[in-house]
Amino acid sequence: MISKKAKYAIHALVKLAREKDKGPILISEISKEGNIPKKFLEAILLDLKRAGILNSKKGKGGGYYLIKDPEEVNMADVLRLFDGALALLPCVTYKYYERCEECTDELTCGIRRVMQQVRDETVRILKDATLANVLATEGTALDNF
Amino acid sequence: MISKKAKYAIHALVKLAREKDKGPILISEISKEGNIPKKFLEAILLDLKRAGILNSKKGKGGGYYLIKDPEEVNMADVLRLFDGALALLPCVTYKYYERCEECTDELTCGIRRVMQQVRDETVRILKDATLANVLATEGTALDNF
DNA sequence: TCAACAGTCTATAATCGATATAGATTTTTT
DNA sequence: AAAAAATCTATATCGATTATAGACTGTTGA
Repeated sequence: MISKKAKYAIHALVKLAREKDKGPILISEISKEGNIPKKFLEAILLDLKRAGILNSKKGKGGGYYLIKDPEEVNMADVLRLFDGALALLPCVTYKYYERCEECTDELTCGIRRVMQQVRDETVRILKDATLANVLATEGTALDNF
Repeated sequence: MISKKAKYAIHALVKLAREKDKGPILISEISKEGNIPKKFLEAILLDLKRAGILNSKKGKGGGYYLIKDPEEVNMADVLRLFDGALALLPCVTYKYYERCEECTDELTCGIRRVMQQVRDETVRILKDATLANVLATEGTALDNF
């Protein structure tokens, strides 16, 4: 499960991408619309600003807005920003690598191999899921149920 | 990331499957070999016993042993047993379903669709990763690095 | 039948991170 | 100057994860 922080971040990003033309959007608007605690959301949006995805404007007519192209922002990066590694085990991550105490030989570990596969598929799908892609599929019904 | 509990459980199961012929194996042996806190491991093995995967024998010559066929025990079931849902969002789980507060229409939600895909792939890979399969690939070097 | 062995049960502790809230401050606009 | 809105600092809460201790039960073999 991803954290609420990450979930709120994704929700906010999708909204900001969807309403890209409307100019800056208020924290309070995003907060109300998504039932997201305002103060909590503030911190999240600041993180996204520091990450270079959003920018903000103070004072009247201010708010947050997307500065990256919706095709350049993908779910993998956003999840990594808030929740750290995407992998199920530390031994199959790049940035958060940690050796398993239980493991005798990592290169031939059967468990690691499975987790490696899961990670690869997960990253592939999430990298492909850009804000642009998410918006594009929005509103159309699912093929398989 | 999966919990240590789940990681320890998988490690113990793989060991028990690997040494299936040797008869009951001591908690203390699994604990030492894997640097797993003994008391913590006890609880884990009990859970696996309650789940019908292992059985145990008390007294001298006792210990834990696999009672399910190694082909019948897969990583998806084990992870679900200890960590709950495999999905990244509550709205794409079966047993732990919960509606997202932020979501207006779940059926057409673009975020949900992506998470659905990740879940499907993850479940597919983990279901396929039985103890038998994990053991079979063990010891052979990886193709891609 | 007793002693050693090894798993089982109950209870509790220590941490730690995720989630959330409050209030003062800074910047911008009108 | 006043209002609007984001930013900063700090604190609180809560629950789950991880771990430990000790008493108890059942089994084996001498």
